[in-house]
Amino acid sequence: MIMLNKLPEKTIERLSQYRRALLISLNNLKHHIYSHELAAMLHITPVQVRRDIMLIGYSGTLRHGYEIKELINLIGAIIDSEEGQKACVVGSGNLGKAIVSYFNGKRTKLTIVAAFDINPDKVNRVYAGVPCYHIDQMSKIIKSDNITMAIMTVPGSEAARVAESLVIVGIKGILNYTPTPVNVPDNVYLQEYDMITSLEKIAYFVKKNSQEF
Amino acid sequence: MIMLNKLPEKTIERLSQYRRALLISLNNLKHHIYSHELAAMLHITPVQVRRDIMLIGYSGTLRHGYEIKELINLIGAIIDSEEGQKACVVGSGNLGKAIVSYFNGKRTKLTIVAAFDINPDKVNRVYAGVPCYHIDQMSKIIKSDNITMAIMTVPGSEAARVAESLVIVGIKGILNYTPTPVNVPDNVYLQEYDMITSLEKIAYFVKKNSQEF
DNA sequence: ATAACACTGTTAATAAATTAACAAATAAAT
DNA sequence: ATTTATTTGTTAATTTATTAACAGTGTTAT
Ligand SMILES: NC(=O)c1ccc[n+]([C@@H]2O[C@H](COP(=O)([O-])OP(=O)(O)OC[C@H]3O[C@@H](n4cnc5c(N)ncnc54)[C@H](O)[C@@H]3O)[C@@H](O)[C@H]2O)c1
Ligand SMILES: NC(=O)c1ccc[n+]([C@@H]2O[C@H](COP(=O)([O-])OP(=O)(O)OC[C@H]3O[C@@H](n4cnc5c(N)ncnc54)[C@H](O)[C@@H]3O)[C@@H](O)[C@H]2O)c1
Repeated sequence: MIMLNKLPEKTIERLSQYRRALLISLNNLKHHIYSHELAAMLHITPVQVRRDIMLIGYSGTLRHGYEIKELINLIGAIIDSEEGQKACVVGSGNLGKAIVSYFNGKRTKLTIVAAFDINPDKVNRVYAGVPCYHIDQMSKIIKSDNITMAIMTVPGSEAARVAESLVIVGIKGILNYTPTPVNVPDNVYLQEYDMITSLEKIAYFVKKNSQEF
Repeated sequence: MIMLNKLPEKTIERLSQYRRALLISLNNLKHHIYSHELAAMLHITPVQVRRDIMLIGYSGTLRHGYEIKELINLIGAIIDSEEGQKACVVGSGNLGKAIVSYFNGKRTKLTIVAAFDINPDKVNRVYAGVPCYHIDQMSKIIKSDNITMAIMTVPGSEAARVAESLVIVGIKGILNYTPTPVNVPDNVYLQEYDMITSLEKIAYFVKKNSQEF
């Protein structure tokens, strides 16, 4: 393959979004798609799309655009791992359950295979096809099931503790939905997301737009 | 005030995160904070912090860093609106409820004041202090309550329709958690977030890191 | 056949974001 | 007193990301 080793981080992010858009188009029985169509779906420019697609070494056909299935497969070859990767959810509350039920079956190479909680009412139940175990079993199950990623949806007060044990067990990627930032070593990839930041950003631009008229 | 009109978009995002970190520190009874402490909490560099703070025209004191309360207030003056802004949630399912319960009382100037749904079982209930109305009342309530922002948590199949009516009613900012991209006019600020993209990005870097050793 | 059109692919230009570098200031240590 | 440590504020340099420009090429219309 080409030197896909250093794709820009933003391109990686968009590749996932392209695939999502492509899957939607495929569902609508389309076979080909133009850069400007993909661009419109992602609210970006067609040039950006073409440039990204150039970077991953794919070529569309003139006048017909890109072959959707081919492009989906190529994106998969780049962002998925051959063997697939498994994730778990820590904290089976409102958000944890929402995520599990959303994710279920959406992607082939990426699956949520376990949830963990301390509350006895949640433990040993299956929600949206995903079993919830007691947190005490976390280490065992993560190792035996070869889980590489974790989504944190525990209360903020538990975040640090949970992150620490995830690192110890050997988790390599963490998505922290808790409002409490955590620390992990360099070899663990961490992403933190806070809904309030998203909403505050929107609020800022709404205010700003309204002032401009 | 200074020319805060064209703060970089990324800075805006970080201002919200700084405030979150500052509130945590304030809770821990701290009064001052260094750029490197804020940086560590956000996993960025101290220079970045100082630069952002320079951009908003604030000055810390040498050897003591920044006065937490002052900085919180200044950030508020920039990203909040004086009168506050109101948001609603459309789709009172798993995710909608998680969001409402999370948000409740977290910020003073930004509040979720209503939820909407079509399911009669959800309508006319109050969840985490937020009443859920039938979608038919959306237009009326958004106008009467002066709601400016909406968080979309309906099924993907409903996204386009819902976004369209939100725009018609005069909503100025939309946060779309649906996996279906929507289109809005230029004067409406739109942000789309898909958890799968976050997780796929993590998966990519986990794979990449593992290959590097 | 030829012109007009509508695409892609790519290099070059520009803009945005981050980081480096360092002067200035002040507290603490000697 | 003087030196050493820290820490801020700011400009300049660098890196990263986006956009512009345009050549190349099949397709359709004339
Ligand atoms: N980032 C966002 O956008 C966003 C949105 C909503 C909620 N949240 C955050 O996500 C987290 C979960 O929110 P929620 O509404 O689902 O809360 P919740 O209280 O419904 O769920 C938390 C779950 O974690 C479990 N738990 C507590 N301590 C634990 C531990 N040490 N180990 C394992 N499980 C433990 C609880 O039993 C509970 O089931 C909170 O931190 C909340 O602030 C974030
Ligand atoms: N982006 C993410 O990170 C993420 C995570 C989880 C879920 N989701 C998405 O968020 C959405 C909600 O997920 P969920 O798990 O809460 O689903 P859900 O089915 O529990 O909730 C959807 C709610 O919307 C209501 N609804 C349906 N049509 C409506 C309409 N026209 N107007 C108003 N309300 C309507 C339903 O009655 C239901 O209460 C889905 O699109 C899901 O794919 C996104």
